[in-house]
Amino acid sequence: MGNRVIYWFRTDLRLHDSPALKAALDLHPDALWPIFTWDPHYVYRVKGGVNRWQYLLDCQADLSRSIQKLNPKSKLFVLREAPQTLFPKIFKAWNVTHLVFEKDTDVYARERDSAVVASAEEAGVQVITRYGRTLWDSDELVAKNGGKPTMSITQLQAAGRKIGGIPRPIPAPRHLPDPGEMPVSFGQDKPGASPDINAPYRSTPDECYSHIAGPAGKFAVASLEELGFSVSATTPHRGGETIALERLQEIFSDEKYAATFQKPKTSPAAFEPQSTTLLSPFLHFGALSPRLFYWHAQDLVEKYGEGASTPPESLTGQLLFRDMYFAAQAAIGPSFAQTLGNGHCRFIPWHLPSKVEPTGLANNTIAGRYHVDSPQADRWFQRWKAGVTGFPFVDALMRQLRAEGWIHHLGRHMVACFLTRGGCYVHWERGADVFEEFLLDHEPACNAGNWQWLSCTAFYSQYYRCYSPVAFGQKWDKTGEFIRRWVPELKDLDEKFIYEPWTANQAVLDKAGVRVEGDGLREKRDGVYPSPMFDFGERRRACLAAMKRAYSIGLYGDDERVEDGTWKELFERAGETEMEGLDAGDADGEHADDVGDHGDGTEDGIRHKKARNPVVKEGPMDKHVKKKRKT
DNA sequence: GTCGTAGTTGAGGTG
DNA sequence: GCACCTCAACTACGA
Repeated sequence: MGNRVIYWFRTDLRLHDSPALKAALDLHPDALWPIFTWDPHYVYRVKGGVNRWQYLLDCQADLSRSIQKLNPKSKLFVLREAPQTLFPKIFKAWNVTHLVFEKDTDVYARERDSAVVASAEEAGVQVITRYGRTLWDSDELVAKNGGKPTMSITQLQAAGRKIGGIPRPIPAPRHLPDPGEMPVSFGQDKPGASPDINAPYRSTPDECYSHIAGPAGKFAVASLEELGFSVSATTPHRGGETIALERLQEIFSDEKYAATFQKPKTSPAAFEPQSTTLLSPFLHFGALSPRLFYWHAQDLVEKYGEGASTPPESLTGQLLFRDMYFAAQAAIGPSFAQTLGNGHCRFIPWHLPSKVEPTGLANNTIAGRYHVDSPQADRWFQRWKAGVTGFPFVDALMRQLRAEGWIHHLGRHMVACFLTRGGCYVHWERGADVFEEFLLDHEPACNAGNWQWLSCTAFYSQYYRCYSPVAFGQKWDKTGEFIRRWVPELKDLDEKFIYEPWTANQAVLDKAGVRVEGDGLREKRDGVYPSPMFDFGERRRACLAAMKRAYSIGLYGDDERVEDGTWKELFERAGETEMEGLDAGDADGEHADDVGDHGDGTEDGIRHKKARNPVVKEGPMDKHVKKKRKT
């Protein structure tokens, strides 16, 4: 009997440059089943709106068409069951000899894959895996970095050099073997749907698991309706390898743009077209191979010669950062996505900390569940999430994020700094939850890593560099075109006031047909834009001082004082007033439902002056012991 | 161990 | 319009 191979597609929804698919074909299979399994973890536990699900289904449908072009008898066969329970049954029923898939170092993926590998061994099925999700194998990078997480781009590059060259892309296969028979003569194990953190998006019960081969019995790609989504996606960005490769060609046809690309010099306010490549969602779903992208960029840079940009700012540099976060996550494990237990993440007593409870998940937290230690901070958080902070540049970005599932990297910096160390002093894990929900390109490692970077809890520490919601936007877009696009209430406002509408006088506002009042959370009214939720200069000073104290105290997430709660005494002794748990009435909350009600006017007594000379008052710091950083 | 310097992407000013 | 400086000051890395 020849080889009968299951190729298990996961986050590698492509045919071009797939080392794992090549390994499967190298077995010269008699039968090859290209399959995708519905994973209840991703359906119920990972936050994701209709935009991201549409993108995933796009990628699957496109891949299925591409497979069919190579062999009309084949396609992407979608099986609606959790892989852990499904595989033992199909190994036997289909008489499988090999299981091949692309390795994945995400926290849940590791857990799932080790269960699948164990069941394969038990069934006598040989498992073959290859790495193609990053430039280098993340575990190998960690090994070459002395077993430690890669916490800087220098470390990543050094570890990469030790491994050696980045593999050249592998061409797409020219033909695929026929699939074998696919009897489903076994029962279906249906997963428990609770907790379903995507429930708010579903208006009808999801039918995802009602039939193992789908409603028509044809193993078809699911529809949004099957997932219970009745609302339509709002994003213009569509998934699939075909579009990804077209986009790649387009980007590299402009040689000057691609060869001289410098990320910090691209504008977060550019739209139609955006200033960056928009390839990140394709990378996330594996519709585009990072190595294919890398070698397009690298070959061009060498050809271009003088004037080409270099890492970390260049296009290849962007891919290096991605590898850095993947390898950091590979080394740190489940606690990489949080502060608690993470020895490389500073402890800062942010507002709205995550609830830690036995959840059955590796890290004992569920995205989105948090303590409301401060009702005011929760209102700020809700206004940030809804794009009604009263700071037009922040609101424009948050509204673009919600509608399109993508914003520019520097825009992410702006809103992340604003929510955490440069405004609200809300926990970065809250912001990461929101990005997980809205971003098409949400990558667990990169999301956690970037939030730690921006909140100055890991990777980056220059907390005194703070983004201004006024000045930062103006640097890129003097006249506020980006704001006018996303905050139509302000579209006719004079450019002198577009970043600070609260400073405009009545005549100016009347002329623009807008009133500045309220908190924006309640019923939307035409021609009304919310008042700013605080005095930014004042908040900036308070946050900076609090960051300084927290740095001086120097706790990390794995400190026993963080776990047992005695950290509080340290901060109280330091005179900290900006911290978790100081407000009375620790009302526990989970959702946006319990938004506050606080008058029509300004929330906290807005003063309309610009902050200058933000002097940080020095506290009595000397008596606090500084903890040595972990090695 | 000490010191100098670099670090993807701040703000605000000057020339 | 752009390059450069200062502000006040973080960590990591290599010599």
